[in-house]
Amino acid sequence: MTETTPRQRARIETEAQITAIGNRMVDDDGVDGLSLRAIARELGVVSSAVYRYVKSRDELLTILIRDAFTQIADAVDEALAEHRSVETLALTMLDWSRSHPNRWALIYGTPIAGYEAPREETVVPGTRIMIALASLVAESTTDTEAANGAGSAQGAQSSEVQELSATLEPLRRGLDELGLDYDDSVILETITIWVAVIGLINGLRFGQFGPGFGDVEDDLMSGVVGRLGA
Amino acid sequence: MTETTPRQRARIETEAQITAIGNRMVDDDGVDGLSLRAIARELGVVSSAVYRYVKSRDELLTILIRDAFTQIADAVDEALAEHRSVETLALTMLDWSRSHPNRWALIYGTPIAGYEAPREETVVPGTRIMIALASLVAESTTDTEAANGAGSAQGAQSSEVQELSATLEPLRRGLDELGLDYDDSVILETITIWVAVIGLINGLRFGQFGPGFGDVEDDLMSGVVGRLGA
DNA sequence: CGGTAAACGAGAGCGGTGCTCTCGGAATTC
DNA sequence: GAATTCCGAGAGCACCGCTCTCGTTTACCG
Repeated sequence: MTETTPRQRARIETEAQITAIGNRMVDDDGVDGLSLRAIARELGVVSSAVYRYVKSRDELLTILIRDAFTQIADAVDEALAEHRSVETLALTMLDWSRSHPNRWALIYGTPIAGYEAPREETVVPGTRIMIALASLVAESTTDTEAANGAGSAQGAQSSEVQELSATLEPLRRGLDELGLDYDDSVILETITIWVAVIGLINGLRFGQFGPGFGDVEDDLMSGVVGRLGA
Repeated sequence: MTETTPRQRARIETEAQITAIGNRMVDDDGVDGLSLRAIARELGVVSSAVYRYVKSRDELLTILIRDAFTQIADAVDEALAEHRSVETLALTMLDWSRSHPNRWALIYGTPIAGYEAPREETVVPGTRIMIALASLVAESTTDTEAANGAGSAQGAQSSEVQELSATLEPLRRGLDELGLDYDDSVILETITIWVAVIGLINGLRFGQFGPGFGDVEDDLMSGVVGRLGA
């Protein structure tokens, strides 16, 4: 059974080559540098032949996006297995963004114009890290529950969170589907840390803070995560 | 003196038309929808004629980017004149991003491939909001200095901030050039709020949290800003 | 074993892009 | 009035995604 004909093996090989070349092109020149014609040239084949393996540029994009999400989530999981902390998660993401800036932009930057990622293909790998963060936050708030209320000077936090309950509904629904059930305070905390981490990495990668960083990125990330009390 | 010939007036008019059409194209179809050929068609002119007014697509991009930075900074200034608070700043940015999602992506999203914004043209309008945020943070920390240390449970914040002094150097230099001099704690606080606000807006605009928000964006932003203690 | 069907590569072609160059006419300057 | 600058038209180059047809090779199946 499951014998592979030469043709099948060749097809798998070609598909792997196409995604590998595609990944390299994104790494080198960003998503705009991804060209099916150029891939064809590199394969030593006429341009139309590539369409035997990939329906369209968008389909290739979906493959590369799912790849990237999986890669960074794997990196985070591996690092967390070593040491479970929000800082580890943040620094691992930052490090991955440094090694693959264009792939980072592919998944966390501006969506590609005219392209809509098929949710069923990309949602699962795309949410792995955020789910890991939520569980980290849930753990730490259980540990030091008393320290939680100290952040707000007015002591109005609990009522604030209550007001937010309806606001957080969409996200809670998403977590529910995965069998996760967290407090509103945990969800809000998770979102806050998440957007700060992504925002900082984007700012660094996209050069919005000007030049001059580079060797102190990690310290800055640690500072921000520390300031967030995580 | 300063007489304007018909030709000069016509040129100014045409330049204004080009940037207006360009802005509309970005609004409609994102930066990838910006096409000099399409602008030429809309002007009822052959494509090469546009190059009499704009050296290249990149030059037009620079104009549009500076425009967008100026617009959003004006909106924030106006709102802050009404009510000075970090929340006002954040909600105004969020609101502007909602009205001009593609222009938002133009300035705070992935940098355009192969395009480098000339710093002398875009830095000044691009940093106005962050400077306003820094002054807001400075004001509020002077008001309630005691509440500042409560965020960290270990009480290690002051030494943490000291460690960061070198890390924050690049940003402090930027502020120095503008004649501003803030504490490290103020700078770190400013960065933290900044990246969280930008990160949240990007997440909402770029659809990274999935659908289902829309009418509760403002509440979510208020929640995050509140959680940050601002 | 031989016929049929599927997979595949080549090539031409369509419409789109940014950008360059040349040419002739019109407006401005001297 | 002449010289200079400005400006639109048009052709052309190299790229892109994508489609269609055509001949060949491979796989399957009675």
